Amino acid sequence: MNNTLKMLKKGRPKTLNLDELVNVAMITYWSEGPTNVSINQICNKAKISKPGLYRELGGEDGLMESVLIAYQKKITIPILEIFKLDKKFDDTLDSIISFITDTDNNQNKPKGCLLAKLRQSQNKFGPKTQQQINLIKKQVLVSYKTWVEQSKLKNEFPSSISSQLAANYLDAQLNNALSQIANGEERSKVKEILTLSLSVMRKT
Amino acid sequence: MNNTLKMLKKGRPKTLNLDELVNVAMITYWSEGPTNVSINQICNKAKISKPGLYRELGGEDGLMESVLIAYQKKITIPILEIFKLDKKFDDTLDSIISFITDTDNNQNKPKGCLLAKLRQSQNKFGPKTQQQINLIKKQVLVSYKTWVEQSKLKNEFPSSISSQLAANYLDAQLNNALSQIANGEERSKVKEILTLSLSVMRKT
DNA sequence: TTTTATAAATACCAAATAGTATTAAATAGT
DNA sequence: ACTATTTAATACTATTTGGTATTTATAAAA
Repeated sequence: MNNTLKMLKKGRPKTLNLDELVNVAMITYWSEGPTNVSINQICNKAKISKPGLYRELGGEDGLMESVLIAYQKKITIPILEIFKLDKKFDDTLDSIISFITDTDNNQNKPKGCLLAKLRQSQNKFGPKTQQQINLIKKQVLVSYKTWVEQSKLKNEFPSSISSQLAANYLDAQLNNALSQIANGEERSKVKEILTLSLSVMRKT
Repeated sequence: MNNTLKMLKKGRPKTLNLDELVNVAMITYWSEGPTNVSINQICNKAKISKPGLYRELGGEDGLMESVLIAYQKKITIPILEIFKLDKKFDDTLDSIISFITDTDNNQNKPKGCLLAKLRQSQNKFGPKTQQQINLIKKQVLVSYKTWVEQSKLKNEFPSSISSQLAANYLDAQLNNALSQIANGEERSKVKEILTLSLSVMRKT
């Protein structure tokens, strides 16, 4: 199928693995910080030629967009699943606090959150990248909002806070915690702060 | 005095105005973002030669350190004065919220906070710069802490929160608000979030 | 075998960067 | 007038950047 299709094509066979390239870029942006990595460096790490990258993705903006889409699939969406588990609101809050601030044994994943890092300097990137950031941001906010709304129905969330504000607030606080960790703050300190800030959402 | 001393010196008279150079650098870092400005650009803007900058300050690290010291004198310390005014705790809180999130008519000052921007990418800078950032950070935290402690004595602050945590919390929330504004978030939204987060410190 | 289509890789470009060697200018003392 | 001293400014280095023209390789089709 895929093979036969490829065999039918004329020209020199493609050897560049796009998924692999995007994955290398993701990991590099993630660990080094997206503003500290050049296209040249990524090409070297991925062992491809620069014109190859430009042919496939058009340049830095296209690459970052692809990285964000990959990140969304691999990281963001799975995390948002936490909010669909029908645990009690307060317990889910505890889970997410731990998830963000506890030392993860997953040594293969870089510290912090690529999305948070990208949002810290959103205006530095190309249009496609910025748009993709906004898209994921919106998606995240919607998840937060529906979670809050469901919790209100279950009477587990204070009705005094509007769902939209609650979603914005969650986004700001979680994002801030991730940035603090990425900037080298002590996890215990970050956890204290995050716990205190999210306490305004608890009824007890 | 200063003049006579200068007259006694041999060599070619110095024309480079160090204060002016540092001021140009401060404004440029502030408005463009400290990671988006090169030494070349600053030299052009300040209309000095690059070797002059290297002679006076040793390079980027020394320049940034000087900029931070100037920023501390001109901006940070005056702001910390707000906390020394013996208004009621809640009123001071309102003042600082407004100060950060209200549109300032001071058109001459760039948006956001240079210190917050520097803290966002602290690890990218040289050792002197990083040290100076930490120094100012410490100074700010001490101010917050003593303010909280005084408020506790006046029974205007909940004793359930330790003064150290309160200081860290204030720092995190104010800093986060400043970063959000610098990243282009709506001021009204930021104000809502900041108000909610700081409400945990109010007794009423 | 030759042509044609496609991809890869080398080699290049102009611009910008941090940093420095060198030269030129301007002063005071001799 | 001459020398020593200090600062300024030009001109340079080597490196890196994003981006591309050009060449080379590899396949199917004629």
